[in-house]
Amino acid sequence: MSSPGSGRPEGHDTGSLVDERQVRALPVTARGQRTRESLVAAARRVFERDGFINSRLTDIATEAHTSIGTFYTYFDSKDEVFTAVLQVAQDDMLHPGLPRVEEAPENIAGVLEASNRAYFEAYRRNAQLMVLLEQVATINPDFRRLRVERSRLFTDRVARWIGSMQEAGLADRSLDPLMTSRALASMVSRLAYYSFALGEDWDVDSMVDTATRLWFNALGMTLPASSPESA
Amino acid sequence: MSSPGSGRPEGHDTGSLVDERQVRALPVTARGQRTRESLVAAARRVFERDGFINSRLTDIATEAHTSIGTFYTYFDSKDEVFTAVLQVAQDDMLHPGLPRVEEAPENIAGVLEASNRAYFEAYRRNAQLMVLLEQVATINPDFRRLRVERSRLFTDRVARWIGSMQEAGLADRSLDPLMTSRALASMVSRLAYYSFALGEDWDVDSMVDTATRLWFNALGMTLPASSPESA
Amino acid sequence: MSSPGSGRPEGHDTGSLVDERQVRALPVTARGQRTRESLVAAARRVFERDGFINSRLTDIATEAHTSIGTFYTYFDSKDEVFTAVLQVAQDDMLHPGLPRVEEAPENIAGVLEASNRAYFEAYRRNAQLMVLLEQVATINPDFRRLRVERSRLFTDRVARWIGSMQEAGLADRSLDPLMTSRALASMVSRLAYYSFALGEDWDVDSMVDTATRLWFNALGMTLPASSPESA
Amino acid sequence: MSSPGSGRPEGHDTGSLVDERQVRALPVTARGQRTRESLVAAARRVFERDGFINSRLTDIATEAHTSIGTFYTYFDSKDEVFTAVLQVAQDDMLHPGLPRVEEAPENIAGVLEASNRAYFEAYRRNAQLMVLLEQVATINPDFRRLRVERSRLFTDRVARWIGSMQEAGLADRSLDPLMTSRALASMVSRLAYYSFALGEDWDVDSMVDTATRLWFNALGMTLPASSPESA
DNA sequence: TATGAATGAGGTTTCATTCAT
DNA sequence: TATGAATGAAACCTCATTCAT
Repeated sequence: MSSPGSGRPEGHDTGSLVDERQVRALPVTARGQRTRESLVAAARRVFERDGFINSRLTDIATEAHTSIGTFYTYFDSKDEVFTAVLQVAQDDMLHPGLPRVEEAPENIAGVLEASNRAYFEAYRRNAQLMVLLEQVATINPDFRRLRVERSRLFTDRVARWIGSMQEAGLADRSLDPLMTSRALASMVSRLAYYSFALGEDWDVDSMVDTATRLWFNALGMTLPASSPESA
Repeated sequence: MSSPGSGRPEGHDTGSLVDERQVRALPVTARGQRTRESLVAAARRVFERDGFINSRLTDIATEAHTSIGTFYTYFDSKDEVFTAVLQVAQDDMLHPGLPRVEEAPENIAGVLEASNRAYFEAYRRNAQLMVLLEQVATINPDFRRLRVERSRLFTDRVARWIGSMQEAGLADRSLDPLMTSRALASMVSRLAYYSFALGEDWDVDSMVDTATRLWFNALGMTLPASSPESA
Repeated sequence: MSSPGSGRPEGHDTGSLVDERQVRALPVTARGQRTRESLVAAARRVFERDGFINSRLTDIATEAHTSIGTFYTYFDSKDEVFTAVLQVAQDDMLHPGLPRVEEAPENIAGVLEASNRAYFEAYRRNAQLMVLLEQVATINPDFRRLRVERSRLFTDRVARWIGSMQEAGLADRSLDPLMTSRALASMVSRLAYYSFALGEDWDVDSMVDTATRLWFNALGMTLPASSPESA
Repeated sequence: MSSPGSGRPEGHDTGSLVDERQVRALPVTARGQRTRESLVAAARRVFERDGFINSRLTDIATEAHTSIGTFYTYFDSKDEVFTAVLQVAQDDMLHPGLPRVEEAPENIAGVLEASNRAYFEAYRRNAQLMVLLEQVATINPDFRRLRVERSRLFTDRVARWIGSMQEAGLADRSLDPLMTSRALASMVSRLAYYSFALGEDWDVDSMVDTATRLWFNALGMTLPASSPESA
């Protein structure tokens, strides 16, 4: 049995994860690698500053202290650098190698909370990128598809976990595991979007606490007595 | 005390509601009004077909069987027609004059369910527009702000309702009403977005049922015995 | 023999005077005349505010509280209203029905001074219009021609006056009367342009005094002793 | 002490001189410099042919055998090329490194005459440009300001010279030096404008002679016996 | 690999003028 | 006479992409 916590950081509805396949061969020389890296870093800065739509390739080249010609040595298009930017960020979104738990019931609360916290923190670090991804997904069907697929992978896994909790008599059996999984994942990711991406900037402890309680209540579990807190 | 049901259809996190202020004086003649209306309708079709970004004003004018000059007689920019399009859609999103309940506890489930259903149905009818709004909100700070404000209005109202339920001993008192309100609203709107806007096209009955159960469970209420259902 | 004073107010190099021929028949009804007048007045205000180039016919119509359709009832084009505006201003530029003198030598200084003062004052009242005329003359050959012709009429007259002064032994005979006339007229009109039209806003008394002395000195006349003054 | 002759060609009321600051970085490659130069030359031809207002950027690009995109590589706007055109012309207007005189009184006439002649000749060569400048100054406040400032620099210098001539007892002490300076500068520049820019095309010798005599007479100096002049 | 000049399709915007009412 | 909606030619401007060096 896997906890939801184990999976969430790998995607959690965000679709921020990118296809592993390299868009093109990486440069061979060390110099080339450096140039490519500085282009990706510059692209991220420019995207976050101006948005994907309003960004210009020349700005990216300038920001990377290279020429536009050099840009085309490494990337074929804006979409391609954007993919590269996401690939880098992906490492951070995944980074917290979270506990794959087979947890005793009384520990689940703690694991869920840790997982939610890790997710919110990662989201916070990459909030501007998430806005970008949101933007690009509304424009480009490829990115939209990517995101839906990632989301499905995650919710399927959570659904299986919910199913097994139900079987074990630990969760409300009247719930549809898949739809419930989608709903709860939506809840957390959207909360993060409003707080970090749209700048609502709510108290993270309160977000973590509320999210964790709601998962528990919603699934028909019970949380040990705790101190209420608010934003 | 207002129930969530009474408020949700008026906004529910969508931010689809537009400022009431007219963007500019409406045309005086009947002919002018007809032209303006056909431009708004054409704009909606073009936006939904091509997206806001990829749409061209000339296409809108052509679709409305007018000249581009006529477009500028009524609107100053793409943003302005888009606002007009939202204003029209808003009527539909608000339309279901839902029961303002002071409900007996045993009826709350029914009211919540009706409210959720109405919301999902309205969302379905305007799904493409919601994608558009999502897109525009990532590009234009004004629309982003509009949306955040609308969302706040709605979640504040729900928070007050949750608070009063807690006081009446009908809801889990350990929950932060405001954060809980945000989380639950996020859940429903995001579910609708994935299903209708991103084309996941899930079973609406299942969505309504799951959403309603989760609100109940999450808030620590109890639902009368019911038949399980799935997607 | 005519004094320069007598002619200057009729034009003095400005070319502000417009062809007397009506551009089209004036409206017959009293109502029509009123509408036309308010259009001309509105046009002047708009031209002075926005310049000829940057003005829009719709603004003129709006300013006159009529419609653009009505504008075309009275005028065929922007040029045509502009002509009408000049015709009205012309009355003011001419207005000071100055003394046609056959002056005793000792009075010429006074007449010249009065004439210069009248010219500067009229120019001041119509300064914004003079900027406009300058602008239009650089764009439209018709207005340019008009202005050159007017200028010639004036300088010819002054040249004849200079010639007769030379014959009478009252002016430097080594001067070419025509070129001198052009030079002196240029001097006064340009001085006015800088002060009033370009906003240098010099002291008018000083301008009058200097202009009068320079005409006198330049023509080889002598002025009775006077108190020096400055800006 | 500088003579008016020494300064006039540097400005003389024309305001044709442009700010030295480069409008933007010049192109780095030789090819780029060539392209920029041909654009400036083409712009001048088009401006002189069609006027500033009626000129089109596409015409300038075509005339320079480049694309409109290339135009925007070097200039941001019509105003900016116009500035560049003026900068080039400025070299010609300034070019005659005129005698900086500390002249014996009997030589002043000759210096003044040479100065006037140089000014008229330069004006003649750039006459069409002066029309343009006149036009642009009536439209664009920046150019208007530039021109007023240039004019002030020049007239201030002349005023100081007049003042020192008065102190030396060589000029009419009843004249206000500054206003006199403005008047005389106006006279010469306007004469040139009518003759060369508006196409009156008067005899240059006569213009030079008249201008020189009038300066002399006006300032209360005396000219040695002279040869009769022509029309 | 790196450079940056050159390109031009494609969009937006303006406004004098027409014309049906 | 008065109205104001409709028109569309004509200009402006952007920027991803190509390519010679």
